[in-house]
Amino acid sequence: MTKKASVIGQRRKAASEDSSASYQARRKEICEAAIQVFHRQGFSGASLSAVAAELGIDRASLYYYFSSKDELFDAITTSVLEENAALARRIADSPISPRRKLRELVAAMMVSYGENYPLLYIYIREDLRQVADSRSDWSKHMRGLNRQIENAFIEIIEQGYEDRSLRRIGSARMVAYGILGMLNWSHRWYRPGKGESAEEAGRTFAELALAGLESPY
Amino acid sequence: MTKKASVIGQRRKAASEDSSASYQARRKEICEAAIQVFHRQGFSGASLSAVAAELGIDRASLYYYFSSKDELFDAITTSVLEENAALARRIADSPISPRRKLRELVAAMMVSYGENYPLLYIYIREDLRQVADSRSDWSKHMRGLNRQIENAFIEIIEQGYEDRSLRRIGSARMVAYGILGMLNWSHRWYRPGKGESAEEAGRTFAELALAGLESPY
DNA sequence: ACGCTTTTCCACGATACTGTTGACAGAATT
DNA sequence: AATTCTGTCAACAGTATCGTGGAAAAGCGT
Repeated sequence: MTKKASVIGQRRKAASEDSSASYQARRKEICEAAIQVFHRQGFSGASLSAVAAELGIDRASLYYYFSSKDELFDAITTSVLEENAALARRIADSPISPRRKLRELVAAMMVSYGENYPLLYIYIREDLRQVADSRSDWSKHMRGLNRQIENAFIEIIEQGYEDRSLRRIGSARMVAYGILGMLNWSHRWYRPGKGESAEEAGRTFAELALAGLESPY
Repeated sequence: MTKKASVIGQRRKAASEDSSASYQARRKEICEAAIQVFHRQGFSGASLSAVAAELGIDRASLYYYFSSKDELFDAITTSVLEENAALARRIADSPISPRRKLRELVAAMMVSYGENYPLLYIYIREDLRQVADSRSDWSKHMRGLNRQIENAFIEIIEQGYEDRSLRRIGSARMVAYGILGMLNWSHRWYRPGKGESAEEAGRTFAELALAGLESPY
């Protein structure tokens, strides 16, 4: 649904887009502010007024940099999620044992959530199935990235099932969802600098999923 | 913020409240419809118009049964969550081993999610920390129930740590969050009649958390 | 100091939602 | 048959939001 140069504002933006100077820097500033606001109020619950207020500027000024709330959201989330999906693929395809792959992937995901805090959580909270049709192209892309991560987990578990290094305690899909649940649910409790670090959480979750809680005695 | 009998509508409702007839039945119908709509669009994303449309009635008619969107939400969620919290308490206080407690609690929670589908998921999706101050009393109550469930898990794990039936792989709080994450994240993928049943999922998650994936060889 | 460009703001129209009001139709009651 | 009760509806006011237009302000190059 890209507008075909709707008179002004859009044209200004287009003009500033190619020859980018401090324009990109300001864009980034706005993104940072938006990340904070979206994290506090959720994407759908947050208004552009709130984002503008966070920076102490007028709401209309935002439209000089982003044509809509959706574009702002995309600019924020897309790149990081792409990185994350690539990371998952890389670990899944690496030539180590399924056990180690799983351990590393769990840890890496949690660390990524911590390092990019709170960016990925904003994305995680959004349920892509409910995104309006108007953004279905973008939504499909994002869902694809999501699926890549899911599939990385599923593949690893299936490999482990096949070489018998992992016990078959349920369908690979279900186990993968469980592990992803541990990781993704962290958006409700993880706060950097409070409680365990992301590394610690990642290690704990990896240990929980792989070795379990039961002691051998 | 309870209104003090705002003329009409409220008075009618008050009049119909004590002597309940088919009034309660219709209330339930509205609840059922609201559950569907809230599940599709999320609570904050859903409008009362949508709920009314689901039933093919006028939006204003809803106000004959519920004074606000919030009251509707409360009517839907409170009782079930209270039951769930009580269930968690009961299992945590039962005189069986921590291992069995954990297994049963995990399974019971997942089954409850399935049986009450999709009601509990509507609640899970709401992040209570972001509820407006206007409902802070209700919000506190609900957070309390949530905490009861959390604490049930934490206590069980700590018991297991102390009697050494569970390995100390991380703080009890962190492990509890991991398990709750597995369970709660099911709101993103669980659909009754599709894929694994809630019972199966519960068993798988309990096995995953307790015995882990790694095979002994 | 003067133009020109970049950036910001004030004001507007459009839309959507909430909660309320007073009136209306059918059933129940008298 | 008249009247109350129950449930419904169309319409209104109030608020919040989004995206746009045009004008003001700030930079900066000469």
